[in-house]
Amino acid sequence: MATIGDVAREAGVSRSTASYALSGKRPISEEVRQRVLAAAEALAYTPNAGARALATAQTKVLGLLAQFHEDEFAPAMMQYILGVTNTARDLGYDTLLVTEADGVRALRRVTDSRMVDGVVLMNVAQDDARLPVLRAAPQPGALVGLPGDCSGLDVFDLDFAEAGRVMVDHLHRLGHRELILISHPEHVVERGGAYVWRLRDAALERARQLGVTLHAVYGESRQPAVGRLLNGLLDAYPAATGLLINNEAVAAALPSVTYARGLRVPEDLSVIGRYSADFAATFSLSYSFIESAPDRLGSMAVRQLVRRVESAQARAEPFVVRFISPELVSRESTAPPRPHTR
Amino acid sequence: MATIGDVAREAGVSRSTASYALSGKRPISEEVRQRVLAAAEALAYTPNAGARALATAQTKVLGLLAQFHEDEFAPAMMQYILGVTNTARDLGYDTLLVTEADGVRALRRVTDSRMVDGVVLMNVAQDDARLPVLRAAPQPGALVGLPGDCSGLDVFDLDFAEAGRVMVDHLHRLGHRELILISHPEHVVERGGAYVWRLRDAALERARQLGVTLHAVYGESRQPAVGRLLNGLLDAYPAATGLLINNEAVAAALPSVTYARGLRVPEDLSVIGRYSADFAATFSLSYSFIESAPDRLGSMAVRQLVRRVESAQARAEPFVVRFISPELVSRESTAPPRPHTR
DNA sequence: CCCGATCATCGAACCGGTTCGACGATTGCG
DNA sequence: CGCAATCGTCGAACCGGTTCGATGATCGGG
Repeated sequence: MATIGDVAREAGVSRSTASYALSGKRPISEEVRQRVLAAAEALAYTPNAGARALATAQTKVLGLLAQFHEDEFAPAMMQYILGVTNTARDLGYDTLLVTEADGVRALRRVTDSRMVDGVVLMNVAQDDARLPVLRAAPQPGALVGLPGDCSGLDVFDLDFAEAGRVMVDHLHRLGHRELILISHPEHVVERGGAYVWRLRDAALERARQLGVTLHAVYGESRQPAVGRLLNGLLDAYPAATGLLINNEAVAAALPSVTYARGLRVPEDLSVIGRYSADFAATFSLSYSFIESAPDRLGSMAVRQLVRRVESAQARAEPFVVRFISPELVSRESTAPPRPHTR
Repeated sequence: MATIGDVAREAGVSRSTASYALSGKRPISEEVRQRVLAAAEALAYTPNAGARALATAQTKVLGLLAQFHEDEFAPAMMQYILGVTNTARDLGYDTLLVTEADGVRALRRVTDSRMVDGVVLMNVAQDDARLPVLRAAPQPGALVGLPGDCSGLDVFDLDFAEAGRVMVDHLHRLGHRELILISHPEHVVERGGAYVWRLRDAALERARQLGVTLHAVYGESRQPAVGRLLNGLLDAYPAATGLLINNEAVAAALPSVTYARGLRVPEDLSVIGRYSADFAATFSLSYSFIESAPDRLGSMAVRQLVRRVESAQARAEPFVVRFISPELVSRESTAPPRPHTR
């Protein structure tokens, strides 16, 4: 493999001149520049990433730390990852995907060894053990997901609280007065999944203000428990006319349940979900839903991260916590409730 | 950040001694070794990855090149990726995930710049433009997916041909004499997705031998086209009693179609799919299926790749093409056909 | 008691880039 | 015509590791 020394020799100049000719960081005569470029081309020269990293203290690689929990819905994760890798590449960075179970150790490894210029953390929990490590790291970091303490890091997330309010408002406006909200399983909350209660608490509060009855329950993440749960709820609350779903697995399972019970949406039951458009397409879901925009969140996190990586000035700016506003995508799965109950 | 020079000074030894004490590549007195280890611990020393890569010509990073096509089923991809990243980490490697649309350019970049010690290629097409580049690269490479020309690379894939035969055999043995096989969309074949016709041609051949009528058709990848297709086929071939599905999107959509038509599986229609167990769980599919074992394939590819990376002897071994035998997971979605047609 | 083998450690070179300061050759001006 | 400013190029140092050959100390054997 050709080194810059080979290029320099081929062009008949010193190594430093070759370097300057290629980088343009100092004026080089047009003639010499052309000779160097031709030599580099002829030898198919590509700079050695390790050597460059050593010299410049920049790797042009970002770390992406994702955690995969048994009870989480893997298909949703792919969207986040693609948002990150594609945006990173557009900005000139490659992505080191780390899925190690021990996130703290993994984070330490990639930051301490200077493998990456910055880190994106996914699946951030309320009290995430990785956060203190990331704050202490020399590289900047960005989070997808809202933790309890946002200090020292840029944070990006969907505004789950507002999402909960939008859902309740929408069905209240149509005339519904008794709703069911199905969240993630309880152990997701115990693990620190704050998005569960952020949406839930805001929805309960808004329902209270509006005088709407809201049955908020924890969900399941796997079949056949999901189906049992749905049937149980529809039996238990026969007067409920609307269903709010903050749980991908439940949303995916709902069509077969309504089919089996002979329920029609929205005539017998209004439904609003919270997931991504891509998820809806994959599972052929035709419910109105609040777009959770995973690719956009991943992309935003990377953009901010790269800004901080590349500019000392940006690094000095105050940290941001940016919420994406929930956007309700209408698929006509909601309608005024029928005068009599289901 | 502490360097090995800092550790050496703290321990009162030379840099080389510190290096040997930490690596154990030369005998070092127990007393000095302890001093160096203590110093490294005290300073929280972690070797700089770039410097080490430069010195050793090893990065301890593998490249994972994946391509995401609009018409492909993203959820399935996640399994492959996890198989690769988790196995790589177990073996001491991190994974650079590259999803760039221009796979050839991406591959060139990561290999020429020596960012990675080896490369796993996913979504390999019949005549994949990345293959000549990978063969010419100094790093070893492993493929997930069977191309037309396997020379110079290790290849891992499901035995799709055998899968097709197993499907036909199984239903023939139960007494079925007219079947429908739904493959991927035609443009997947045009793009070089050989697994489509590998399964299809073998199934047709076996059906011919057994005197079974097999209607082999291309599928769709999105709703509502998938639903239309299924209904159209069931109308067009009323005498067909079995359905073979080599297409994730079609498998995921089938339950709602059979529901709507009032068809019962397996009483009215026998079904066999080809997907992963994880996919079945995610989509709550209860059909018998041929396990495509994406995580196992990713894992196998990485193991072989790392063997070649780490041992000159392994590098000299002949290249392998390894097929996973299709395993039929029974979920009781097949039964003898009813005496009269559907 | 001296010599050679063994052992632990050190210094220097190297991996392949980047960057700083210096230097010689032009050029422009008085 | 001589001197200063400008321009282009070069050599050397540096980034932070690893590794080779050399060196001095310790040991055992004759």
